[in-house]
Amino acid sequence: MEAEVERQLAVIRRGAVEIIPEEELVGKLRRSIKTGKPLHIKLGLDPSAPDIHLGHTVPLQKMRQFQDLGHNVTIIIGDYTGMIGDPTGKSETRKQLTLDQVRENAATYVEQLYKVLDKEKTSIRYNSEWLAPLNFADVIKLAANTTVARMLERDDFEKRYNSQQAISLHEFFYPLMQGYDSVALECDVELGGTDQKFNLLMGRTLQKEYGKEQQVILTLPIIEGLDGVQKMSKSLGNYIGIDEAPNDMYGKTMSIPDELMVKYFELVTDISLEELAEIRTGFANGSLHPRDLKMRLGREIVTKYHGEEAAQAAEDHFKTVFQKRALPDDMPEVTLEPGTVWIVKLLTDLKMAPSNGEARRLIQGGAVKINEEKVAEVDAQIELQDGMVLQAGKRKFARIHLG
RNA sequence: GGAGAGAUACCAAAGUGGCCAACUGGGGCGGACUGUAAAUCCGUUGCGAAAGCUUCGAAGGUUCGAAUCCUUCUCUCUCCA
Repeated sequence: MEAEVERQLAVIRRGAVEIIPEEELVGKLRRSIKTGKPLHIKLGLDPSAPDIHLGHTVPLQKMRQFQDLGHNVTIIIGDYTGMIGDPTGKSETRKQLTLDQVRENAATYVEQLYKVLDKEKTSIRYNSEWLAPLNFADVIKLAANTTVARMLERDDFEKRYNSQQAISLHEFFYPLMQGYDSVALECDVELGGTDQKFNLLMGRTLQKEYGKEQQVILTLPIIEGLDGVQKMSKSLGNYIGIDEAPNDMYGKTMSIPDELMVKYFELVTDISLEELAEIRTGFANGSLHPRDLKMRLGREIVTKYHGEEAAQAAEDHFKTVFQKRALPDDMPEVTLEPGTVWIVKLLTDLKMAPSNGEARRLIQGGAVKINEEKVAEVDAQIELQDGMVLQAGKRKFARIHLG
């Protein structure tokens, strides 16, 4: 039995930043193995953004690992809390959404969840279910469990308070509401990013106050986005969405800084712990070429969401376009009337440049090519020919047909 | 309720009557290099074919001329109660 506990712990610890308290987790695992009763794992999601990206998959991957170990998982869609918006990491108060807006986002959200989770073993709950019925007295009682000073201990509240930025009173309720989710669901373990630590601990506190068994909390790193500095987020545009096309997914992966690779392998791919260890040492001592390693990462990620074939195709595309600097096999095809066109107009018409000014800059910067020949003159007149290939920068191509 | 500070391009932040389409940094986009869309270096970053046109919270006003001065308004922050 201890061997089984150890086996499970090894999986659970992968990538985890903190497990608080770990002894309690061990106790719960023992009990689970002994009674054959699976643990109940909870993850709360804020559906304020409708698309899931790799950053979100970090805790989802962990949920999946729990599922594979035979445990039950519940995803809580924070439809009610979503109306407030978790202030975490935000320098300013977030806009409040209506319940309808949140629900709408949630619908597309849930579909994407199953790209990572095992649908059969996942239950989905909405926290409006137990939060909406609370009356004012209930809310007061809930709020009485904590103090202003404790709230201000929370990292982002403290920062905002000290830097004289606004904190709306309702934002204090976010941790309380999320904590109350744990009371309502009676979970054994709750997952979250490190930025959720305060909220997760609030769950423990409230469970105790309400006479429930306390949950263990497990925090996971927040992954940095493509820039390697800021956390991956849609609003910063530094994300890889799990619904993105294979070529983009692969290419974006290749654009992350080298130092981020191991973290990505650990947190967003399914490679085994043994392989992970090899990669870690290989990268550290230079025996594995960073480029090859990153290509491997790209393949792993694309394979996970689009399958092996698509991953291979994406890699081939990348090699052709970025390593050999050749034209890709497939590119957008456009049909135009025969004639002579000003190059700048051609670029904007084909949406390869957003404005004439930008088109001009691209030409001046040497980014524009026709049939792989650089266009040097801003006022060049182009005589259109069937099969002509227009290129702007490294990523934008179009093949022109006459019609 | 009272007192004060502020609002500049994607973000941050200079500019306080003409030299400002607006310093600088970040980001973005390009180029070079590298068998990585890593790193590094360089260029570029309102629109318009052009003459020119529109930008500095909003609306008015002063002036030959305003992001810069005046008036009103909107919003944000701080302190006091």
